[in-house]
Amino acid sequence: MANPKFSQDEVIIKLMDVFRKVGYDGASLSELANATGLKKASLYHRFPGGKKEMAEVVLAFVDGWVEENITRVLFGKGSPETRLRKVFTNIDQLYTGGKNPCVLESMAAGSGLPVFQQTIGKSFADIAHGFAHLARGFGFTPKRAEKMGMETLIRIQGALIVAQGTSDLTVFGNTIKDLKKQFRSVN
Amino acid sequence: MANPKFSQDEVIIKLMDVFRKVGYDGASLSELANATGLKKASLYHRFPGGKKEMAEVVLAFVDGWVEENITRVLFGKGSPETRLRKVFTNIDQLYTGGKNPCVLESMAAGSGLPVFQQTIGKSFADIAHGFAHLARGFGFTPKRAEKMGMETLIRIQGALIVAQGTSDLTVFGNTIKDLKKQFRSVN
DNA sequence: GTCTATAGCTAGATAGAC
DNA sequence: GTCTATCTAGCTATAGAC
Repeated sequence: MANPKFSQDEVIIKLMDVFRKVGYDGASLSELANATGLKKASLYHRFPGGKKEMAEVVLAFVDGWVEENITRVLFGKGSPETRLRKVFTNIDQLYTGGKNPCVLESMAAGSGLPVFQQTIGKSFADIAHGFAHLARGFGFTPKRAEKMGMETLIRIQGALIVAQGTSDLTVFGNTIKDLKKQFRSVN
Repeated sequence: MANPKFSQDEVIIKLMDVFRKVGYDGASLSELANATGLKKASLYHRFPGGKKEMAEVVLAFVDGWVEENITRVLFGKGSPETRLRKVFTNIDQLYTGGKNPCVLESMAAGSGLPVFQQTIGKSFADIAHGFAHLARGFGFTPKRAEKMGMETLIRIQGALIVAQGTSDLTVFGNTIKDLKKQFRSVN
């Protein structure tokens, strides 16, 4: 426990930044070491399971982030409009307006360790359920609301992919705007 | 030119299947060799540029597929309804109902060679423009049609991501159904 | 055009000093 | 907890026979 150079959260966030940029297979230990400012052996001290464990910890961290900044907000107090704004602000920060890919997506591919898929699936489901709850708050029928929750998740993920693929960031911003409008358009 | 074991297209398709499953970084030459039924040296004979060239050729092949099975159909003869059906049938075959990830997406990440991004961006743009044209055919205003083209691309890509991430294939089928309905819902 | 064999390197991972 | 040094396995890529 003697005097760590960086807090565990600092390290995890650096790892996350690498994984989300180059994916699981694309991330080499040298690059991960470089990014964190620690040497390879030090990374192994913190994550005895090696790269696989680093990925798991990162995904767990992301799941926690989703829990706190998306799910809890969507199910929390405040008017639907307030929660809507807050959540989309958080999402926009997470993806920096479409510049950053989604870690969950980046790590889903590759030497697809099934362990990853489980955590990723849970985070995705949480997001969809959260938005479904929000839609109900706005007055949509339960059935329609559930559809909107899933559709919101799909469009966010799709917008990130297309924004990256076409190098056109406005795609992401426009999608967010549309989604907001849709929640407010209960009839 | 002496008696190749497999046609170039056969080889390319096998390569594509690997890349789309594990991504560019995740695809090792051994795996690519295995999948094609050729030895590593033979792959280098066909693709002197190595893995990078294989990826480029695969992406070019995919772009050709998009050109033929999406763009040409969407801009072709026949009623909008006919073209709509045909194109979504083709797309469903390409992704086998959501089971297969999109090669373009799988290869966008990783040691992101910028060359890839260009081809990927072109294919994406072609798809969006094609669907925009279809929407105009259905009677949507040019402005609304352009939005629908982009949104269709986004929702297809997003649905693939979410279907994979949650291991729930119905997500993809439902999205396709919704998209069809939306094109037909001109008011 | 395809193969066997191998070069040269970097990957992920460990040992042990401080 | 972090480091330097090192191991082995696998990687991409090449040489040269058939």
